[in-house]
Amino acid sequence: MQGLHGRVLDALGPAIAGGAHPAGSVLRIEELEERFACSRTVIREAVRVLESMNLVSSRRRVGLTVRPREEWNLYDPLVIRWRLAGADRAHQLRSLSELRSAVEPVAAGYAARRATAEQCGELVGLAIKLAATARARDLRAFLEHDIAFHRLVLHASGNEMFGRFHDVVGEVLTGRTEHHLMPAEPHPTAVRLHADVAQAIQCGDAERAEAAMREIVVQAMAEMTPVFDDA
Amino acid sequence: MQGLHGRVLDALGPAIAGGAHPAGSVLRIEELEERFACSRTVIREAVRVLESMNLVSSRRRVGLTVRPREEWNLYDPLVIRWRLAGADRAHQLRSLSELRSAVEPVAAGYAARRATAEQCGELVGLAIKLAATARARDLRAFLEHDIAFHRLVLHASGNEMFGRFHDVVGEVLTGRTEHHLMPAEPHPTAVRLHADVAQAIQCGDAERAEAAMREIVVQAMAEMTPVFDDA
DNA sequence: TGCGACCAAAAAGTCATACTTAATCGATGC
DNA sequence: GCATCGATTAAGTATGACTTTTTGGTCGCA
Repeated sequence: MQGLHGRVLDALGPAIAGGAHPAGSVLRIEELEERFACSRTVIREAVRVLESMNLVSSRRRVGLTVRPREEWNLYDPLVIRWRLAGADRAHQLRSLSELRSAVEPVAAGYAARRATAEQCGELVGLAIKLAATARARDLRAFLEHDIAFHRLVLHASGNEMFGRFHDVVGEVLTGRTEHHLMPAEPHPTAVRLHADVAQAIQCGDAERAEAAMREIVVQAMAEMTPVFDDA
Repeated sequence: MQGLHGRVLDALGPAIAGGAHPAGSVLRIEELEERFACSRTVIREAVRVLESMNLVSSRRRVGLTVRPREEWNLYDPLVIRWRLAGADRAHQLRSLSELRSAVEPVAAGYAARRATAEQCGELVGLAIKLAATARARDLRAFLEHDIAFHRLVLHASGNEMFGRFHDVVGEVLTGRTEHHLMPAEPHPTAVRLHADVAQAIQCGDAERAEAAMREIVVQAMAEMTPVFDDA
C-alpha cells in the first residue's frame, strides 16, 4: 500500500479500528486534510474505502460519523489486520480462533473429499517439514510451514470461501508467535495431528481429517488462553 | 448506495464479479469516464473501493487490471451480493452453504454457552413464530423469522465474527426463496429442529444446539442440491 | 543476438479551484 | 409544540494543471 492514499488509510483505518475515534464521533474532511497534510482528493478517496468497509458513514452538513463495530465489515482483511494491531488484539485473536475452530475442521473434511493427488502429496510433504523444523526448534520455519499447511488444506477444500480464509489463519498463527505463545518446541501432539490430517485427507477420510483438525485448533486455542484472559 | 459513486460501483462491481471483465483484462479510467458519463473524480473514487476489495489493481502506464477471483475479498458483503447476482449464483450459493455448515453449528454451540436470558426468550419466541407461519403456509413471514432466528443465534454466540456472518446467512436463505426451493410448506422437521436449537441454547446444552443446527444446515443444503447441480 | 542503459510517453496520483447538491438547523408562524 | 421555509454547511462532482512512476522502444556495446 503506497502513495498518499495508502498512507492515509494506514493511519486512519487503525485509528478508527483501534478505538481512537469511538462510534458516533464525527470527523470532517477538512480537518483530515490538515491532519494528514494532503489534498481533499486523497482524503476523499481514502474515506470512500473506509465507507465501503462500513467503518464510517458520510453525510452532508454532518461529516464522517464512525459506525459501531457491529456494523463494520469484520471479515475485511484490512479490518482484521487493523484490529489485530490495536488494543483489541487479544479479543480479536480469540474471536478469530473461535471462528477458526468452526471453519478449519469442515474445510479439512471437504479437502478429504476433493483434494487432488498433487495437493495430497504436498500436504504430506509439509507435514514432514513441520516435524523436521519442530525437531530442529526452528520456530520461524515451523511457522512458515504451518501457515502453508493450513492454507493448502483450505485451498484443497475446493471451496473458494474456505480458501480465502487463509488470511485469517495466517494472522492468528502469526499472532501466536508475536505473543511468545509458541513453546520452545512445538508439541509433538500438534506435529502428529498435522500428519494425521494430511494422511486422512490423502485417504479420503473426511471424518478423521475433520476430527484431527478440530484437535489442532482446540489445542492452539488452549495455548492462547493466557492472552484471552487479558481481554 | 446513492449518488454517482454508488451508481458506478453498482454497475462496475457486478460487471467484474459477474465475469464481464475476466481476470487479466485491463480497464482504463478514461474509458470508464466515457462509459459512465461522469468525471474522473467519480471513477477514481469508485476504483479505490474496488481496489480495496482486491477486485482490481491499479498501475501507472497500464491501467486497472482485473484480479483473479482467488484474490478477491470474497467475504465482502458487496462482493457476495454481486456474485449472487451473476451467472455464478449457483456456485456461490453452494460455497456459502458449505461455509454456513461450518460456522452456524459452532456458533449455536457458543450461543448455548453465552446467550443471555433475554436472547433465549427471543429465540424460543421466534421458534414458535416459525411453527405458526409454517403451519399457515405464510412463506414470506416464515423467511423473515427464519432469517431473524439465525441472526440471533449468531449474535448470541458472543463472537462478533459469528455475529457479522448474518449477511451470508440472510443471502443464502433469501436465495432459496428466489429459486423457488422453498417447499409449499416448510418441512416439519426443519421447524422442529429450530425449536430444538432454541431449547438447547436455553438449557445451555452446547452439543445439542450444535447438532440440531448442523442438521438444519445439512437439510437446507440438500434442498438446494438441484440448483448446485446446475453449477 | 542478447543485455543494459537511457529516455520519452503513458496513465495513474495529487492538487487546487469552482460549482452543485442534499440536508441540517434556526427562525418564524400557527 | 409542530410544521414550514430558507440560509448555510459540508459533502459530492467537475475540470484543468501538474507530478510521479513505470513501461516500452531505441540505441550502443560486447
